[in-house]
Amino acid sequence: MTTKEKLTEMMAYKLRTQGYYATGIREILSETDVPKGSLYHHFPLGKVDLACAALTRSDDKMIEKFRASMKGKGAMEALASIVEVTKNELLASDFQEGCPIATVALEVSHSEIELSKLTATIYERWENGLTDFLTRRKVPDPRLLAASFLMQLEGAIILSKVHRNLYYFDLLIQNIHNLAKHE
Amino acid sequence: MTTKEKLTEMMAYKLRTQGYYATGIREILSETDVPKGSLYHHFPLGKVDLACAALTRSDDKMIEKFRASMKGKGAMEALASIVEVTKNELLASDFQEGCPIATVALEVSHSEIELSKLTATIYERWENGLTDFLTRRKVPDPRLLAASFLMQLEGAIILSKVHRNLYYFDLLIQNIHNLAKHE
DNA sequence: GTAATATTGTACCGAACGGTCTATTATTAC
DNA sequence: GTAATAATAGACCGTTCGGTACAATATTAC
Repeated sequence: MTTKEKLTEMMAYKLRTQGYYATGIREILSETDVPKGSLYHHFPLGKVDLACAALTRSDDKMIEKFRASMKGKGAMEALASIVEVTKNELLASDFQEGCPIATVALEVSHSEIELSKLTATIYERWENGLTDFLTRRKVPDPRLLAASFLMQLEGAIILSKVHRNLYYFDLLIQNIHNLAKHE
Repeated sequence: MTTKEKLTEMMAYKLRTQGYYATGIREILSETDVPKGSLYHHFPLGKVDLACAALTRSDDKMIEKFRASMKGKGAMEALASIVEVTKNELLASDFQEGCPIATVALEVSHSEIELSKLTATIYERWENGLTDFLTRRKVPDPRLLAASFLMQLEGAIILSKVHRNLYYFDLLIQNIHNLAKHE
């Protein structure tokens, strides 16, 4: 792994576990054993620059992970598999790693416009990707279902993390099934 | 409004718009015109102390607001009124003021245990309060409905804030209606 | 080999961080 | 009135913040 990747991965990890303002560049540097000069060589604009790269990296990984878990599955099974993946990550990290975007999105809403826009773009991409998938699966109202699913997933992540309890994910699965039956 | 209240309200505002780590005590002091001595007189433990008071204050205000909006209404109308209140607050603040707890809850999950526990307690209280209300309204599975509603509300707040778009709240309303019909 | 470029390693910067300390001023109790 | 207490006003502390500057070292191109 290159220096640039090490920095990006570490920042991505910090952003999803504690957010932007709680993370210092010294923290990133010391935990990756990278000198400051290298950071500002690879990311001339500094912290914001690194954070953008980290969010983009998280986005790519999520998209890839979701795509892999959904592959070849029907609409409902695919959604369930996303829930399963998310659930397992939360559990495996002892309820530290939730949504890699949410914390930053909430913190920077009115400062740091660049980061704010990026979080919006990423969420939009997720929703569009999901919509396309559901359209291909001939689900009725794919756009609505995608939005509803993502909304519930975000809520489930927050509450599960806070309560250190996975049962919101089960609720979400149930809701999605009901939603489908109802069409 | 007393000095203590001014500090608490300002901190509550900052916590819900930008979170804990993005908020400095100097920021609180300058925007309230309160000298530092007063802060540490009223909150001897400093920033964490003030943040706890602020979260508790936000909790009280939310509970009160919800209670008022639900009063005398049937179960579904009551839930819809909570959504309406939340929606209006988000809109009135130009999409800055979402959930007063969420940002802090996500930031502090593994540091600042005191704050972390408090956020969990507050969410729990909301869910229990809602469950009790729905139980009194003779809704089937009140516990599940309360959890599902809260989960969706949190998700809707995040995505609406990020996208500066209220349509997730409409989705939530729809979902709740479907959920009810399905019982 | 050598010149050009990419990368690393650190010292240093001013500003802001949260917090302490103490003096002064209001307020209350008697 | 006066003593005790509550509250305010800031100067000051050490630390950390994000960022800059620049020399030293690898790496690449020829």
